[in-house]
Amino acid sequence: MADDPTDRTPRTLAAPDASAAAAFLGDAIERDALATLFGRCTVEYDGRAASSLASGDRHVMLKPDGTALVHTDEGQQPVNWQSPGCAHECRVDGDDLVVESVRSSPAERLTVRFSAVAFAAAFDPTDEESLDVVGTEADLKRRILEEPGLVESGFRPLATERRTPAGAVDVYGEDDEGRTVVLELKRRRVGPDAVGQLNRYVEALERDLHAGAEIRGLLVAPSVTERARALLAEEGLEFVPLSPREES
Amino acid sequence: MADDPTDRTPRTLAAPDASAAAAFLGDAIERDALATLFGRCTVEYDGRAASSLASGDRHVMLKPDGTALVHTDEGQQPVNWQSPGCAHECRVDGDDLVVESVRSSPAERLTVRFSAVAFAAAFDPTDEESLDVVGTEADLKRRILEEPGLVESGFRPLATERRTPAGAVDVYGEDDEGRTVVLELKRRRVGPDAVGQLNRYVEALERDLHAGAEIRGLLVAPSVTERARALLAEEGLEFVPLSPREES
DNA sequence: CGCTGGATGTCGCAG
DNA sequence: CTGCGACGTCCAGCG
Repeated sequence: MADDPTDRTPRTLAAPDASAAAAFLGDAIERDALATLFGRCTVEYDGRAASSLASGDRHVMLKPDGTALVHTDEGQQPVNWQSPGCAHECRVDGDDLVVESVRSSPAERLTVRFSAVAFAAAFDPTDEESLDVVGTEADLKRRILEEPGLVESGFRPLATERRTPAGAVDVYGEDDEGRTVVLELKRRRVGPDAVGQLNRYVEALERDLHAGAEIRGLLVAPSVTERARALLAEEGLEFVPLSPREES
Repeated sequence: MADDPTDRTPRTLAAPDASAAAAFLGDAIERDALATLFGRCTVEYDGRAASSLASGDRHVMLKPDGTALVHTDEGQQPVNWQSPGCAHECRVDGDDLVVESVRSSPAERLTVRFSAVAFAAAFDPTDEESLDVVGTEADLKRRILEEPGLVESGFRPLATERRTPAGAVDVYGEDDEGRTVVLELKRRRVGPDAVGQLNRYVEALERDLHAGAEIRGLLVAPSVTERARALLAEEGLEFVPLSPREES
């Protein structure tokens, strides 16, 4: 049964010593399983930045794609981690289990040293399903292309992702008087950054098209902060309230 | 032993049916434990956006601070999640175990429905150590304040986080000819966004100080993208190569 | 690979 | 609470 490659029962180990934990984890890594460890450990990271975490109880997850995640009992984000593409290794050092996830380019190393492993588990997940999300910026774009009048009466979209020297414009079109219109779309309430982005596109197009061309810049989002609204006014840009989902 | 509040042994359960899993998980939530589940499940989310994930094997973590994380065998990010502050609940529905994490403001609901739980575990982590990171933007600022000549010979910092109508300037000072200098610091290679940010500060100060005041805007970062370099030149801003860590 | 911009970004801090 | 910007952001898409 243990040799059956299709065995999908999780393997577990309670309170192992370092060498038992290393054997278990080495096998899990070898088998491309999703491995988890819980116990008392220190964590060191060196790479794009550097960090050090003194001893405490944490949950460690090693994924077969090379991801490593170290979680405490608080926070949505891992306290330390390693990105996909790393190589996981483990070894015994004295009474400790040492788990390392290493990559080059950029050179990064995550070292977890367990003084005690309370529990270890390994799974073989099979998951081919993909996530289907609604309410994204892509949905907002779809809404606008299907019903351009939501932006303003007479608006006609001509292109999406139109290239400018400053980057790609979300939606490019004309108003009912034939003036060029540039839309910058955001799925949620926007701050000053989006105004800067829109302004860069408008200015790039003003330079790109023949001189004197009047170009309207419209920020399309559910709402806008006060600072962003002031910036819009300063730059002669406009705001159109519109949500990616219908209810708003 | 099970009643000992100082008991730090993880509690575990292999291949429970729905009601056993619900009892186990309900107890773990009640006890403010860090709970993990592995098994076959569907996931629904509705809140800021909405998403749906068909049946597959995933690892679910529920933290006592209200965080929920759903991980597949790939990727550093959870495929679905819920932020700290949620209330976790679980119940039996037919043969399924249903786990929900709910919050209001914003109204969000994550629903995980297990058709089979392969394994459940609950831990009582106590983690009082705090992480200490090196190589951040704060380190870059510290370097500059300790050794202003790194920016340019004769630079004198006068204030940090100086307020402007466009937001707070990272470092504010004077050059060796008495001209006002604004620094925008970035810990790593920068793109066009940072140039827009720096430009907003410079323009705000030009309006704020007496007319005709010449203000220099310096972007301080390890390096800069080509587009950003072009934008800098356009806006009459400057680039100073400097890294938050000494080796560069 | 590097650049660019989105994200249910998350997180921390100030008002 | 909102606003704002940093982040070892992560991530997909494109050249």
